[in-house]
Amino acid sequence: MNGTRGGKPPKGRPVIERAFDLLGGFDAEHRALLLADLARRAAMPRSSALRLARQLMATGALEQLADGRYAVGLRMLEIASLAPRGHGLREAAMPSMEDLFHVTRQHVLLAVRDGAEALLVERLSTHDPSPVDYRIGGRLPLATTGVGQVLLAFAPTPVQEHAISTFVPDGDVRTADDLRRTLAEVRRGDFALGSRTTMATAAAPVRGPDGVVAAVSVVAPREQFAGSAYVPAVRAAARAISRQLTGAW
Amino acid sequence: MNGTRGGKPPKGRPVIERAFDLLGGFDAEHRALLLADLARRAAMPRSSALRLARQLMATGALEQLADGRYAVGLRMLEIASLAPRGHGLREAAMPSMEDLFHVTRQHVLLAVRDGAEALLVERLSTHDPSPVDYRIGGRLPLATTGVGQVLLAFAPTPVQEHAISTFVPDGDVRTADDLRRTLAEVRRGDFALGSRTTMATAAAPVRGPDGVVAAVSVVAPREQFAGSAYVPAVRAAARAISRQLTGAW
DNA sequence: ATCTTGGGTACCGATGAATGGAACACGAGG
DNA sequence: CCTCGTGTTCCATTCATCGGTACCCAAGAT
Repeated sequence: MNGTRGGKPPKGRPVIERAFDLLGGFDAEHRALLLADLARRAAMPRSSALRLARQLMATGALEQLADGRYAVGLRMLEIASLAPRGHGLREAAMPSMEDLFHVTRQHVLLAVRDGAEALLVERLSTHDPSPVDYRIGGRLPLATTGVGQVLLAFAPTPVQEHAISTFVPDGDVRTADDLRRTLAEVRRGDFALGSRTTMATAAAPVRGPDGVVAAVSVVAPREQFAGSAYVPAVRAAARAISRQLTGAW
Repeated sequence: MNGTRGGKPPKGRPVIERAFDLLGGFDAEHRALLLADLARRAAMPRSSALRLARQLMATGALEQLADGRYAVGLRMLEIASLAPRGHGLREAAMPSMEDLFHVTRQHVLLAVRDGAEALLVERLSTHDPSPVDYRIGGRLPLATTGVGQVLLAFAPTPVQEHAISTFVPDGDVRTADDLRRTLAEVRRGDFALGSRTTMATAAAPVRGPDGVVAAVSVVAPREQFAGSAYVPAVRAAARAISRQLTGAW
């Protein structure tokens, strides 16, 4: 007796988390996945993945392409567009970012802090962009990017401590003391300047009613980078966005 | 006997759908909601809403503001940014949309079809925009907007039938025959022209490997609208985007 | 000071939705 | 013919889910 059918040792993970585990299987290089891949990446049985995937499709969070592969659905965009720190912020920022973009004709970034990382909310680039691998919705390190340093400099102390003790050296930030000094300078001057091997950046903080909520930056190839011109432009844009924010936040 | 504790008549709605019901409570005018509002809008008990909300927060899909209200979280943006028909399309389209925006200095829209509606994927506007209530992530009718008509003209027949039989008159589309004629013209000329009370628009189809996948348009106040200039510009932009798409889709 | 209203939260018994292993159909290679 | 890997259905078991009840608290109203 006992057919070995059925059984349930799901380790007690709530359904919702498992569903988002499934959605978390997608990344920039894998925007369309087979059901089997989805299951593998979320480390769950195929039958479970299928059931969840169908429910997610019913809500529109997941779509099925012509070839049967799955992809993130438009419902996700529809809901995400209402995130105050996402598109909400973006709406207020876009006009000023456009201006900054016109003037500099270089990459313009807008990022917010999410835990110990920065999340890219918007990016403007020209037709044939010098390759930045920064993607909207992608994550950036706090310690070694312009926007990241701005966000970090005005973050709560524990966040700073954590970042200082765990960062990986890159560009002109080589030691923990480098980083500490950099953050102090950012706070003093209200902007960040930095460079890596081929690219350089200038960033400035965007403030809401309760302090720094985001950071804008210009990123350009090192040899085209005009710091003395970009810094005031970026700071002006950041202030313009901040002004928008205090109105409609 | 029996304490009336417990019980479970959830009418059989899967957890995932209920979770998205909760998220669906947000809209453009309500980007931050109390738990009680969330529960009311999703028509579920407060205790259930609390449980679901906590799980959604654990995944980052939901955030809690300083005042305790709930809002859509960054995780949603992170995942949504991987939607092929959302940000995926957007990435390919942005440079050309920028160009179109520079030339016309009017609203530039990018939309895809989702069922019987159009969904706005991107919108560029100037600082002090003439008021269009179109929002990124928002939905537009197919029958009475420029992008909508383009998407509809190349949609499967059943979709067209449905739209023709249920549309609500607006602007220069007054009868079902108006609409039928308009769609035929769109197919013939490969663009749409339309006007409402105060605004006018020119739209053109964006094609992927398997036909029309999106539509671009310029929207301007009627008195500023230069159709003869906008139509070629919009069509050129649409073709440029289409070219991008066949490469990296 | 007392009542009322409406938030948020904790508790917990009952139960049905969720679960995943087994088994099947299909197509592509080998 | 036999793998291999895919998507899919089925279903016995069971644990996560459910929501009523109850509680605390702050803000108004009485």
